[in-house]
Amino acid sequence: MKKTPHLECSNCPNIKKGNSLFNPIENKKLKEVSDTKKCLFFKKGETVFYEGNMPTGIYCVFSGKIKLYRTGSEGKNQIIKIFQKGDVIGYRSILSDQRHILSASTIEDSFICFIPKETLYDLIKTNSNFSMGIIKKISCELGITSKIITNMAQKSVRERLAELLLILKTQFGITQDNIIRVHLSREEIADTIGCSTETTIRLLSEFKKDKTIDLIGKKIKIIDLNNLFQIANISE
Amino acid sequence: MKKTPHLECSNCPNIKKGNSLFNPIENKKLKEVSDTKKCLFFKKGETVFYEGNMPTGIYCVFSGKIKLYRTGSEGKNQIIKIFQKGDVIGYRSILSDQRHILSASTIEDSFICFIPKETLYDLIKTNSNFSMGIIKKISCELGITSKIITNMAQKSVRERLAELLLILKTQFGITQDNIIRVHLSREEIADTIGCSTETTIRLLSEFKKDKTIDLIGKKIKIIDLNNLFQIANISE
DNA sequence: CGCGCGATTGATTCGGCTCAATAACTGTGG
DNA sequence: CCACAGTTATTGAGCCGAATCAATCGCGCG
Repeated sequence: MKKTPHLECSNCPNIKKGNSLFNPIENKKLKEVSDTKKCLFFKKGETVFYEGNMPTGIYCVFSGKIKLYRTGSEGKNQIIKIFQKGDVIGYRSILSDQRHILSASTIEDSFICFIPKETLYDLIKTNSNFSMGIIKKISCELGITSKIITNMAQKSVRERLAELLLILKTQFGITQDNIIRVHLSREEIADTIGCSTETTIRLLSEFKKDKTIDLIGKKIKIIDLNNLFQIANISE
Repeated sequence: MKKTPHLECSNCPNIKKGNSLFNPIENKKLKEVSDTKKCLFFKKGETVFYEGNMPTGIYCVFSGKIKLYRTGSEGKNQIIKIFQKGDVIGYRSILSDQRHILSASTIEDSFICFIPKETLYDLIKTNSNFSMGIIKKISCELGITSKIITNMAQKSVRERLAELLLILKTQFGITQDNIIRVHLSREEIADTIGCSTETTIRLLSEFKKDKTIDLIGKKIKIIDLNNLFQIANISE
């Protein structure tokens, strides 16, 4: 991790996008926020914050990808969520006034802005649209985690893997030739769906043999989307 | 479900307790809230709201116990949380502006007050302590669910069962003779830790044989708390 | 060009599920 | 207050999904 040249929030393309938490903040205020933040660069594999530490602020992803995970008692990681440009990380711990329950590490080289918690509190107090946005964001997250719990408890690894591929497609998009725009290691996939690396490999090979997907190194190409939906066996 | 005589919020012992979401609301406002609510009685086993329905308000538990759960594709339920007196249910869906993702059913006869969503919005807008309380509450919940996901993915059923008994002890307390103050069916226990009813029964019998717990019908008596901690193998 | 980690494949084991049969309990109506 | 019906709990047998352990492969990097 090292400091990098300043990125001005009021010019940030990620914030303009509309689905950013910072979207309701007017430009003048955004400049103030910008003055309090630090711009950082993390190489692939570096850790942004550790489980157990006290949070001091939130992280806003300018570019790159970051995994949020929890290390179990046997040293195995459980990935809870993967973030990309425009996403904000670490607000949960601040807002609940607790230590970090999860760690965050980059899975790609990433530029990330650190915004101190005082700035966050200020925004919440002075901008009710912003605080409603936060409430809505956390509420949605909570809904998602409830679904994950059910999936973990009731679905087979096969189903969970198929569903993960669909989720990754939605979250990160695909190239013209249907390659999912995020490259996870087999272990990271295993850590996300909660199984062993070997099982992940075996199932991916199976999907490939069935011509549902194709594997080009870490790249995953979706060939038969319908089949993937079938396998995933999604309820709603 | 049927209507019951009105319970005045400003006299509610659950709110006075201090850890209620409604604690920051001053008495005058509380009387207003009280005027907008409906007091309801649900017999054991009745459903308070269904997954997929649009939420119209929140539910505040006066007495009784309610399970919040999600029905998987095979018809098996996953219990996410159990509520008791003083707890508020259903705010997540309202705040995220989504349909209910989970259903709620009583596991005991329960008196529950229904507060329309307009009242909730009004409280959030006019009382920043209340809205900060909500943010904190949801953030804590989100932390808890992250832990549950990790447990589901990494721990054995045996460990999860032991941990559940410890959680129930903390949440509902125990009598003088160490009986946990909540009586779940074997199926409900299974639905909480995510396993089959038979496995739950087998493990409970094992714990009983080992003199870790005793079983008196649905009542569970904790004999060897330390052993339970050992089995649960809790990380932190 | 060789080293080392991530990926792959095979063999074996085992936790937990399903199916099935029986026992104990709960509530309900006569 | 008791008998019956319908749950809920218990126990056993057998099976299977997924983990573990072990060995090899191969790509990416210095």
